[in-house]
Order: sequence, then structure tokens, then C-alpha cells
Amino acid sequence: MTMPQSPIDQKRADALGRQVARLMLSIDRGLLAHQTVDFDVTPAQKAVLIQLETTGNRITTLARRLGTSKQAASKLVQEVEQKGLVERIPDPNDGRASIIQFTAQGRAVVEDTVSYFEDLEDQLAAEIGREDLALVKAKLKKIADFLDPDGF
Amino acid sequence: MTMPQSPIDQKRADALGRQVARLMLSIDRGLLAHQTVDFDVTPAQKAVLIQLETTGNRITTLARRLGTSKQAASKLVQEVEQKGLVERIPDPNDGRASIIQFTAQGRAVVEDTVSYFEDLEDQLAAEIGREDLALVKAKLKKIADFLDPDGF
DNA sequence: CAAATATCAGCTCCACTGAAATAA
DNA sequence: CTTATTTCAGTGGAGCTGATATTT
Repeated sequence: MTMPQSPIDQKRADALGRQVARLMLSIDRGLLAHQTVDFDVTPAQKAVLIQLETTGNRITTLARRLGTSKQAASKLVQEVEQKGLVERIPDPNDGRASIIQFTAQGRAVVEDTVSYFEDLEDQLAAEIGREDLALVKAKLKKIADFLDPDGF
Repeated sequence: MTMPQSPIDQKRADALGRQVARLMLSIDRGLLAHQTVDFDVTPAQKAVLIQLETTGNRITTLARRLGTSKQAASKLVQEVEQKGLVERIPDPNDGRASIIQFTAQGRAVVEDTVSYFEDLEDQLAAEIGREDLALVKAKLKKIADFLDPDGF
């Protein structure tokens, strides 16, 4: 793993972006390994589940948050619906619109994911210390808010 | 931005993964905005440029690092080659193999990216303090090494 | 001849878009 | 007429497998 590197490659390896990308990949793989059932969702479908609030959202809202067209969002919701994770219910206040909601199964996946992150953070607290982890989380949030004030 | 949320949505929003994902997106967008020239590389092509060392690599090495088949890697290299960012030179020690190297233009892109990260880290140091940034970077590296010992 | 390197050809899935239809 | 949504048709990205050429 530790090979001789050119100075510029060393800089590239040490860059903040590299560590963040590695972390992202690890978190993703860890989550996949944690799921007892294989839900077999594509990355875009997963993004829908991430952006969907447990209180329910409209297609238009999802499309805006996903940064895609309503058509694409609609199709992705359809796919996730067929997997039994969400359902559409007619909006009682607007006959044209529908509300996308988690099914009981979908909500269970969300709760499972939350518990994964709680476990992960426990592990990391054991590794680097609870105070340092809290500090890292706080600073990451501050950085993310600074770089992306309107972010999700 | 601050809307009433269900407790579980609050937990989801606060999870480490969320902050890391936001950061990842911001870094990506910032890099795109920083590039004066539009190189118009696809995400997969960008992954090639990230994994390629300035000392040059073989297709087989790239394929392993990218986690794809050699065929897929070969195709991506071809595409990036057509954009003038890398070139193939025959391996002097192995007539079967070739070495993928950055062209002068490709190397300029790498150096530009490194300078982007240096600027970004200066900005972040101004925002959260140089010591805290150093600590965050060190802890992130430790976390990444812990979760992904064989990582890139 | 067997193994390694790389490429070519053909195929599939995914994600997205624009245009058009429907309903409120 | 505008808004929300869905369906249809098409596009490009990204990956795979199988077959082939070349060199070691």
C-alpha cells in the first residue's frame, strides 16, 4: 500500500477530497453489507429513498431535490413502488397531485439505515474517541453549510 | 431551510453520511466551477484521471483500481486519450503492455486540481480555523484507513 | 503451447430528456 | 389557461461477455 510516489501524487493522495471520497465509498459498502435483505435498488432509486421524507413528498418536490426532471423522478418512484418500498396516495387537497409515502417495509428500511449509522458512529467513537468524533461531525457540518448553504 | 421535521427525518439529516455526501457534492461542484476550460469528462473518465498516477500505469492496474474489467478500462482510456489528456506509450520492458501517461495538457489538469484543493483548504482553514481543519483531515484519514485499509 | 496484455464487437441496463396526453 | 403528473420514444453513459491478435 505504501509505494514510492511522485510529490504531486502524494499531494493528490493527501487532498481532503480523497479522504472524503474514500469515506463515502466505505460508508456505502458498509451500509450494503449491513442490509440483511437485498433490496437491490439502483443508485438513483436509493437517492429517491434518501430524499423522501417520512412525512411524504410530491413528485415535483422530489424532482427538485434530486436535480432531475419530473419525468425521471416519476419513473424512479414507480420503480421503487414496484419494490414495495413506497406508495402513492392521492393528495386530499389537490386531485392532480399525489403524495409519495413510505410503506411499512420502506419505513423499516429507513429505520434500519438510521440504526446502521448509529452503530457506525459508535464504532468510530471507539476508534478515535467520542469527543473527537463529535468535533469532526460538528466541523463537517459547518464546512458543508459553508460550501452548500441551500443543500439537502 | 429549517422546516419542521419528524424525529426520524431529523436523525437522517444529522447522520454522518449525510454530511459527507453534502461535502462530496460541494467539492465536486466547486471543482467544476474552478475549471476554466470545460474538459467535458464523464464521471467514469474522471475516475480514470483520479486513479492514474503521474508516473504512468498499465491498463490492468487501472482496471483493478477502478473496479472494472480491463475492457471497460481500456475503453475509458481511449476516450480520455481522444480528449488529449493521456497517451499510451509502449512498455519498453514488456512488448505486450503499454503505459498510460498524462500528456502535458493532462498534467496541467492534475496540477490545476491540486491547486484547487489547496485553495479550498485555505478557505476552510479561514472558516473553521487551521488547527481544527488539520484535526478534521487527520481524523478523516484515520477513519478512512480504519474502514477501508486497502483503499486507494 | 500456455499465460498475459490489450482491443474489438455486440449487448444490456440505467438515467435522463423532450414531446405529448390527461386530469384538476 | 396553468399546474401536476404520466406515458412514449429516443439518447448517451457505463458496464459486461466472448472472440481475437500479439507478445512472453
